[in-house]
Amino acid sequence: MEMGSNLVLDELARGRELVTKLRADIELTTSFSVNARRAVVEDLLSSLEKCISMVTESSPRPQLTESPRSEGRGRGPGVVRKDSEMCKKRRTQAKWTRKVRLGTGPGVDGPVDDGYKWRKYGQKDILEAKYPRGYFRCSHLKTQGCLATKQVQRSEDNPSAVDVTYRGAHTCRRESAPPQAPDDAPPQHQNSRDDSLLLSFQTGLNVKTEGLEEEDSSPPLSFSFPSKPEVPTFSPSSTLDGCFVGGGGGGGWSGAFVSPATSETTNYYFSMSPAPNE
DNA sequence: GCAATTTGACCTTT
DNA sequence: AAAGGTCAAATTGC
Repeated sequence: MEMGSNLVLDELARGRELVTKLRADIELTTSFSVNARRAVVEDLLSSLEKCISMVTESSPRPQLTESPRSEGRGRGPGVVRKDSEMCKKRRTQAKWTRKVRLGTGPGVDGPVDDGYKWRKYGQKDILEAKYPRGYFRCSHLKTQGCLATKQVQRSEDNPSAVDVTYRGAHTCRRESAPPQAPDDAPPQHQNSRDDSLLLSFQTGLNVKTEGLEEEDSSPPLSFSFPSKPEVPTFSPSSTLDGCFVGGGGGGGWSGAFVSPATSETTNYYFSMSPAPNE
């Protein structure tokens, strides 16, 4: 963590600047358009991702390209492979758990497409949970090497709610643009008060850092920004979608986004363990 | 016929 | 050792 520390600091400073910008916008309530806010958020996220990449570039995850594993695995005879260098440390990855509550109305069965394309690669029955957990990965893993993954699990209490846990950063370009081009939202609302209620679902985000190093000493920087989920596109697939970017490796920093919105509160907490520096 | 999902085995982490 | 996560053949849908 010495070589690119200057660059990291530079990126962090940039991120801070963006956050300041965003805060100013929130104070003034309606100074920026939704568009501009999104742009700032995107910039901020990419900046943070850059930092994460810089910090973790020394320990990339060797995998997900062309694993030279011994051909047959799922069905073939027991070919055991002790490749401990592969998924050595999953613990150093940040995790976001987002509770997506689907509305109770009819027709809200559709997925919440956030602009990323996901491919399901597994499903597992979880002990405590009543419903199985689905494992998804960005469809651009092969084409763009995007390492983002997520897992979706239905809440046992609320059949209409699902927990979506994101892992890894999206390095792909958003391309599954809905036909209405949500990035250019029409200036329809004058009160930025409850525009999120137009959507028939509520999103609450709730991430806790697992006890990676049991050392969350420094209070994370906190700021707020409007909870503005993307315009849901009622695509016909049965996949539940949602997406936020995440970081890859041992960063050693943590943060929190706290949004005291009116009707729903969206809290973002993320953290990373310090680089083990093995 | 191709691409995405399903599903059970294999592997990692706790 | 058990639970969780991933891989890939088989299956299904487009």
